[in-house]
Amino acid sequence: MQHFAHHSEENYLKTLYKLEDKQVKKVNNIALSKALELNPATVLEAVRKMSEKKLVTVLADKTIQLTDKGKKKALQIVRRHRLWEVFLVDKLTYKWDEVHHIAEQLEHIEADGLTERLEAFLGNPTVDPHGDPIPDENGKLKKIKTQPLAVAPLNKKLTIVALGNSSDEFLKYLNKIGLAIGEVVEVREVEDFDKSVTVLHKKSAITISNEAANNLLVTL
Amino acid sequence: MQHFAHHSEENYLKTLYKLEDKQVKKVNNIALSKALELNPATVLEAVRKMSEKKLVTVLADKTIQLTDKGKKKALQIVRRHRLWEVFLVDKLTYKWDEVHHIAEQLEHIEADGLTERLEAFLGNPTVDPHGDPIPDENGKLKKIKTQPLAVAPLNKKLTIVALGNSSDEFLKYLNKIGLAIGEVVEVREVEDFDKSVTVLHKKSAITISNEAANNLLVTL
DNA sequence: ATTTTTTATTTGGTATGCCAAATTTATTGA
DNA sequence: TCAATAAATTTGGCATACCAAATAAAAAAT
Repeated sequence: MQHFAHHSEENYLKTLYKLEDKQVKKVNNIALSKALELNPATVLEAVRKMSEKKLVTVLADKTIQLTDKGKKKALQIVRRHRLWEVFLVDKLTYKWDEVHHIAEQLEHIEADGLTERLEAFLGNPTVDPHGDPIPDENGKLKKIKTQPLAVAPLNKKLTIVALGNSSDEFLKYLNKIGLAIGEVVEVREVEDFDKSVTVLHKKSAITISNEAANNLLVTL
Repeated sequence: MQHFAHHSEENYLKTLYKLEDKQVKKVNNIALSKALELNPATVLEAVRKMSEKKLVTVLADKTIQLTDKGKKKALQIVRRHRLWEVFLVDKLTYKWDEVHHIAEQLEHIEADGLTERLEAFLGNPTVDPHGDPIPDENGKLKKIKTQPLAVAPLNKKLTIVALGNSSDEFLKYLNKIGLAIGEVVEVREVEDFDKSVTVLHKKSAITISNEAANNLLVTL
């Protein structure tokens, strides 16, 4: 019995969803392979199988696209992932930058009603600890309106509500400089030269690069 | 990358532990295969590999035995399993008979400090919802306090954990009526007249004498 | 002491999910 | 246009974890 066959497929779908969501560009085999850190041959084969199952479509230009069915499945996994992250942070006192890889395992657990019970137990949270919205049981996402800190108005209180990038490196960096989802900052200056941003946070000034500021999404 | 390679081994160890614990008889390849519902060839191969890793020993008479190392690993899995069961019942309001197969998946999640945090979050429970003790982080099991079935509370699930009398006659009698260590019963009635006890066991009622009930030690 | 039955073991095979290396097929830049 | 580069695809392989069926060995029963 191969209990865990679905893990792999779920990872493909989830990654595909994330890439499409970021809409950096068309998602092709190479892009997906890189995102999954797998060999292109492996990914090609998997895409073929998912295509047979009508989870993805391969367009004429080789772009790999989730079908509605695939997207729905992907959103269910995203939903589980984010709910488990809330659990780990709120209930097990993990720090928000420690939970990703644990949630990657928990998201694949299958059980009747588990997700719904977990959600209720957590008090029906709408966002995960990184500020990303939690899809509902039908896979619907409430879009949160945000703007990158890099283009936010000066001298206005802004709450960090989400991240444009949840890489380990970025999370660790934020931790180091004391920023996190929920923190309130105020833009004081944007340097003409390199567009680095100086913000006031808890009465002290912090200067961050434009790249960092672009990945801090704040309230509109 | 084969993230889940350990699942299988963990299942072998856990099952082996359970069989040894029940001490029904010597655990051989057939017994283990049956318990795991796997083909003997599959199990034989797995046992060979675990033997190479010094997790099990195969005795001259083909009995498969956990080494100390193997037992410690097995107890860690049992520990995780039971803690997750507590979580599912206490926090997610599952019923005690619904949680086993969910815990079977959760028990394989690997993460630094997860088990300890979960334990603390649950309030350091000492038994799972089936009344089975939860091993501590070193794999030590606390002896369970027991009570004779004759004086146990009504309508509560009780696991038979020990016998007050191990005479051949008593064992044979238990065998005949289908009771054994590990079996779960629920006291329905204690007859005023002769203190005989009627218990529910696997959906059917059994009436046993007071003397028998006094020799069946159940979870407190 | 044989036969029967049970258990252990071997052999050959399957499916999944992965990879490296070779090849074909675009794409693109000069 | 045409060589260089990049992407897609094919091929052959590997490891894990399983199985069925054949055979060997051991145990039990007659």
